[in-house]
Amino acid sequence: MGRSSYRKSEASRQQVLDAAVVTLAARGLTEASVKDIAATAHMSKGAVHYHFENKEELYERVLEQCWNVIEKRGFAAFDEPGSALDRIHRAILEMWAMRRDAVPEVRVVDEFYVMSRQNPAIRGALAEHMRRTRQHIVNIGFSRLIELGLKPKVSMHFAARLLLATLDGLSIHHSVDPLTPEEEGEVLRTLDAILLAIFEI
Amino acid sequence: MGRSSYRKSEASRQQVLDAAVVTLAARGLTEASVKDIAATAHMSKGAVHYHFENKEELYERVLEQCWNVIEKRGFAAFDEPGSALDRIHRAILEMWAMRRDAVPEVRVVDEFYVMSRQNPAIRGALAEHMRRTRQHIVNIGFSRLIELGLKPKVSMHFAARLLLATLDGLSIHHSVDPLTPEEEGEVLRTLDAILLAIFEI
Amino acid sequence: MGRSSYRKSEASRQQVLDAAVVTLAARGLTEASVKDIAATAHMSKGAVHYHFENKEELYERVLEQCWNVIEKRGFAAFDEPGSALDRIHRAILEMWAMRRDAVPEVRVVDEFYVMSRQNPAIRGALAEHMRRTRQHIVNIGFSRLIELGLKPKVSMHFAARLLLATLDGLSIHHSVDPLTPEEEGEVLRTLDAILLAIFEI
Amino acid sequence: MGRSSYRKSEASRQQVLDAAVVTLAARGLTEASVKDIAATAHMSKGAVHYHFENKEELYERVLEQCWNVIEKRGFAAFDEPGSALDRIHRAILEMWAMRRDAVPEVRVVDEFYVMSRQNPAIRGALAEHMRRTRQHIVNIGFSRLIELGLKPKVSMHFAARLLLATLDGLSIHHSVDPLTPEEEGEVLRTLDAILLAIFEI
DNA sequence: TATGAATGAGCCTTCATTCAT
DNA sequence: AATGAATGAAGGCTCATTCAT
Repeated sequence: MGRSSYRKSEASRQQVLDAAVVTLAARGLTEASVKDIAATAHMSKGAVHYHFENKEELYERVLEQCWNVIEKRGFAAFDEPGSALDRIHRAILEMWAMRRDAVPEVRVVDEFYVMSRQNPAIRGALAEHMRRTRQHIVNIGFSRLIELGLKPKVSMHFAARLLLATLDGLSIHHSVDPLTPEEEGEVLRTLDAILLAIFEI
Repeated sequence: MGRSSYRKSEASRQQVLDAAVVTLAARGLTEASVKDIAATAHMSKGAVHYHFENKEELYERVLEQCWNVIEKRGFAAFDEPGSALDRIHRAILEMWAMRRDAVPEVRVVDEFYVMSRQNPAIRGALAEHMRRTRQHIVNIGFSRLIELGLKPKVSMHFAARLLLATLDGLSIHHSVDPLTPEEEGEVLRTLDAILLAIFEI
Repeated sequence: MGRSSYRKSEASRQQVLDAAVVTLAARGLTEASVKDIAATAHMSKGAVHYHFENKEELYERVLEQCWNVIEKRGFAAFDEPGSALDRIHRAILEMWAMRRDAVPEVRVVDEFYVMSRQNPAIRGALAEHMRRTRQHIVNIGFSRLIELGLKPKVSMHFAARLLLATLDGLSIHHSVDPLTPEEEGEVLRTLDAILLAIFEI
Repeated sequence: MGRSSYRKSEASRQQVLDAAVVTLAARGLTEASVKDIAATAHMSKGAVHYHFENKEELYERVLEQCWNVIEKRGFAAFDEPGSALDRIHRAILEMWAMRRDAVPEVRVVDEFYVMSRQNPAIRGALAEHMRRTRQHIVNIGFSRLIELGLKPKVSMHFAARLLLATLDGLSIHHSVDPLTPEEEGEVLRTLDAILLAIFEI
């Protein structure tokens, strides 16, 4: 009983979280109400507040979940076998694909970037996530390039930031004024060129 | 008489607009209320609605104003005398400076990018502005590089998009997780390197 | 000058009054705003308040004007030559016609009936108008019937009230749930029958 | 539990409805605010919106309730034992009594008549109610008179309309310019005379 | 664990009215 | 005589949150 109700509660909580991601992506972070989220989760408003004390707390958990989903997909692509360059290439492709397709998690994180300006807790969490991801990219990605003899022109940490910022910038621009199919084809080629320009031979 | 009244009204309207930019930048697009804006403008709520029928209409005018301010500063930097490369370099520096310093207009436009997802009118206006600015950059900036014998590896239109997206991406990341002084020093060098990588010799 | 500007002012005032009748009839007494009325009169809101200190005062003048128009039409029909019965018949027809066609003045007065419950000044004015009109009907209409040898079963004052109340009741019901053409044909025949029933031979 | 909550809600909803009838009758349909109604119901404004999505929806429910109360009282009087003529007489008396005493429901319905001109939903509902009530009167009232050998001079449906219109007209006139006690005494006698004039022997 | 009832603060908007010109 | 700018109160409504059950 303790066990099963724990499980049930845990499942409900996740159900709310999943509904929140979908709803926040669809309606916008500030437009979506607790009621909307509850409706998507097929629950009552009260239930949402049972699982998350605050809208604030809900936001924080949603951010965490979204970031993890995005990061996981990126690193999963990297983890597939292949040469270092191939793997990096594949990871970038995956990171771009999520943004190009505007998966809910990306939409939500984009909104958090902006919301974070008014919300120190979100900003803190987001900054922490960003730092960690950049470090990850440096540690397990860029370091391979160096092992291959490439010499970065800029600090690797900044290179990671630039990569992510460019992806997010393209993501946001794409959501407002979509890339044409031709432009889409150019994205990856260009990102590769940029990477090579930064890690010059 | 009619004249001075008219002038007064025009000035008041601009006063509201300026107050709106400041307030929206400080409090956030969705958090700032008409009351806040009115207070910043030292006016009554009613006065704001006298000058702008809607919050919506106010938004559109604010967007217009912000975009114009930003664009004007960028092109003003380009218009100063110098070699083509110098002028482009200077324009990029200026575009970056506005973002690095988070001038109110940039903050507001960043928020509009996100709001535009829920707001077709804003999205339309924004997309139109973006297209026009890219075209401008191509026409009066990149075309000079071609005259100098440089050969773009990607379509110039996409190159312009990439430039702006990267700047906006850096802007947003910077607002969440500020660049270190060292990183700030690397921004321009890197943007130059990227430009050269795209317009290869 | 004094003369011509006086005339001008007088004309403007009447212009506002006419616009008010039309607008109040079309939009409803409580929905129509001063702005609406001013727009219909092709004037500024300020002008309306220049001519009428209050919305209240405007209402009172509008009521007066509407009542006069309606009363005048009724008595004009009565004043045409003919036998006493003919003239009464014609007056009733005219009173009904205005209501059936929902001329603006009737619509407005109908609304004043209801508004008067919350508004003593309007109620007083309206009651006074009603009394006077009933007395008029008795004096110049019903008295002829008595001269003809008809004997009223009820007080003539009440008979006048009943006539007007029935007309107004039909008017209001008609505005909600319109009479069919067949019913329209029955109205006058029935009103005649009622009159005869009251003034029995 | 669920049960008692549900019951509580149902009771609260009715409490709001009752408060609305009283408040709308006292303050007028367009003057009474949601706040007023909430105060009368000893509830918060939010509670009113919890039970009724709209002021509009509240209006519709109020109209329904008022009409039902009025209709029920009329037909209850008719349902008491007695001869057909007695029962009709009694019903008319009751219908008049409610109007003479200006019970809240009558006041509110009178206001709805006027509001319905600007409000299609209300007009539709009201027209439907009116038609049904007329039909009722014809079916269970007037048809008895015919069985007694009376021959109507006008269509029975129109006779029903005339009866109700006359009552409502008297009601409205009475609310503006009250009947004298003598006049009050004449109302029923006159209505009877009219009925006989219409259903002649 | 979960719900539904209820609250109260705050928001955008409308509008009659005032006033300088 | 007339206007346009500006005000401030009030209104309907939304929403996160609380709480008894």
